[in-house]
Amino acid sequence: MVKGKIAIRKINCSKSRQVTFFKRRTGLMKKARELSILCDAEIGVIIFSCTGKLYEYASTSMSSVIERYNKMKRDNQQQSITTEEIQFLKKEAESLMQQLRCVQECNRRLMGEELSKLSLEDLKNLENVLEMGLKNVRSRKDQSFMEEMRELKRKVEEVEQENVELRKKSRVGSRDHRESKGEFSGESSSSKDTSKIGAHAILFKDEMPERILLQLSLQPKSHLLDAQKTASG
Amino acid sequence: MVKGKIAIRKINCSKSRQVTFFKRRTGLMKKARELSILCDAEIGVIIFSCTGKLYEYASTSMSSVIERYNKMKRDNQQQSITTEEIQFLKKEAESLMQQLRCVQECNRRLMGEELSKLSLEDLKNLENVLEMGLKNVRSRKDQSFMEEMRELKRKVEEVEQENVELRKKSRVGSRDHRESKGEFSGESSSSKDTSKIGAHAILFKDEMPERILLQLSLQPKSHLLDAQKTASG
DNA sequence: AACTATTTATAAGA
DNA sequence: TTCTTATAAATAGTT
Repeated sequence: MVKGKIAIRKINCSKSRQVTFFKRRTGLMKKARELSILCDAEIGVIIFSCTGKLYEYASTSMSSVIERYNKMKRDNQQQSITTEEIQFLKKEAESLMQQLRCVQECNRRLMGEELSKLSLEDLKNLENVLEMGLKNVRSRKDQSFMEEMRELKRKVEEVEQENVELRKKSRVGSRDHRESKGEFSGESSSSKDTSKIGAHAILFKDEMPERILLQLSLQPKSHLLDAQKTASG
Repeated sequence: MVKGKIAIRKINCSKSRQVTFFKRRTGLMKKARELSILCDAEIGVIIFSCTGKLYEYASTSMSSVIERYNKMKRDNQQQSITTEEIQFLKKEAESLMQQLRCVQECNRRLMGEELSKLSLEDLKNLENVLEMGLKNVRSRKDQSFMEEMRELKRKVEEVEQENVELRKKSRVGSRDHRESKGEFSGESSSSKDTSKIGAHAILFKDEMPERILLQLSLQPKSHLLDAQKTASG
């Protein structure tokens, strides 16, 4: 092969590869710069040498180029997220945490805890709120109780009526049938859902895990990965 | 200028700029490819034309190049975030939101709202919690009240003592001095701060509806402390 | 897109 | 790395 022409394949000689890398890299960067100027294009070039060293050129800034690239790619296929969105997510999480702490504090006060910082006026207002709440709860409880009573009475009547029918049909004269009244204790209409709702309704004052909330600071990458795995698995 | 040489500045003629863009872009990509092969380098080239169209070359894959680039940059300076971390943030935010909703539901129930879904059993438990809470609040209120009373009494004694001293010094015999006891109604230690603090600590029953408002309630802990200090001092 | 006169890039050697 | 030089490659202007 004549001087000045080479085949495009990996150069084996480490020394001349290094030299070629320098020359062509310089040339590539120059061409990129020229193109960006001549044609008003935004260009980014990233080069990792075979030894791992980084060389880069960007007509504007690399982060701008990459961001624009990601944005465009994501428009085509759902993928990749920009820095702004991350910041937004972080702020959102922080705000949520703040709100959570806040509501929790309120909850605790409503349960008669952590009252030491409240003034006399605050305590009076809190007392009022609790009295109102308690009134509502009792009212609702009575209502609920009455409903259940009504339901039970209806059932009793129903069963008694049934008994009457049975007695008529079998023509058996029994004097003990009144006992069935007190005996009744079957499933009430509400006893089924209590198990489900009770868990929510009661006020997990100890259930609220501080440690989960703290993870938000997100510094150690390995922690994040672990948490993710355990969370999803 | 002779044929074949141009100045490196933006080409004004749109037509020839377009042609040049095509030629040089092709050339740049070719050079990049050759360099990556000859010198075993990982290379990524991103080009946005002035019309916004994207052209790219990557010896491996662009995402690989960008990820490697970000990684290297981040090692140098704390920056940039990977996809995994974003997913984590999203999950975390979702979880927090869930928790917040849950705690808010509790809060409302503690204030005697949204009781319709609760069973009789739930209502009984809630009533107990509220009774306990109310008991604590009243207890604390009484205690707070007593403290304020004690403080007031102390002040009264102090002022009376002062009066005695003054009377001794001025050697004036007055028979009306007992009135000063009943007359006393100057600034009490609490009248000043309650107006200020009450706004924070009270439980936004109507303000509750959505999360944002909650931030108001508990932030100024320092205010509470400061107010108390200045009031008592 | 194809051609061509020139400039530019670069392989090899120092 | 940097310079030199011979040669290959790229490309501006034209067809």
